[in-house]
Amino acid sequence: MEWTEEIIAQLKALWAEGLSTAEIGRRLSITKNAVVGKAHRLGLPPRPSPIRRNAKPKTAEKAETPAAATPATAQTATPAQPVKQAEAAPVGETEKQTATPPTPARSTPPAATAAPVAEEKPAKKEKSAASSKSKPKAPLRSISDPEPQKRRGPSCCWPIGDPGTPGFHFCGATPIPGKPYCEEHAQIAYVRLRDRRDNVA
DNA sequence: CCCTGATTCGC
DNA sequence: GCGAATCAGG
Repeated sequence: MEWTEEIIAQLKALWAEGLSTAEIGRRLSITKNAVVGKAHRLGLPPRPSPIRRNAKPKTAEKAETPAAATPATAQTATPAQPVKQAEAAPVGETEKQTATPPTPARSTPPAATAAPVAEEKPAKKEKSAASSKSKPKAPLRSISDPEPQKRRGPSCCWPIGDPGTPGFHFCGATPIPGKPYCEEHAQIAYVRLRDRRDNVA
């Protein structure tokens, strides 16, 4: 693997975006292990992972010097989760387990595929707006949003380049109806987990 | 079962 | 440095 600046930039970008390692791997056409490994080496902030590896199964297990534990130093715990989206990061990546391929005796042919794309599973509870409620219907629109509801052409939001840099942009191609990505990118975005596994093919 | 990310260790 | 293998928690 040739970790060029560009690739690394993408990795960082996607990582920071909150995509899962597998997702990033898919985009970069590498395995998630590579992603995780590189990310770790780069010192990227660890994604919210449920596991806390402690045990040393195999080798290692050296005699740990029971030296001072030094409990002091109360470090500040993580304030909060900056991003909670986690797996739901990309637009409708939910399609993973969907599309049960064969399903014998099921008259439901292809429908299952790519149906509930941008489906919202977690109910978003947005109660009162944080920014004052004293704005029932501000007549603003001549400043920030002169022409709402116009140039609303859907476009593929596949990230290209590193967000934050001048070259970054989205695919922009016409997406498949019901999907956030164009046909080309949808194909790689929506891969059956079983199929992809760790195989990039 | 599937998913997820983290660490280890041979290369 | 790289990443597959392995581990481990949901």
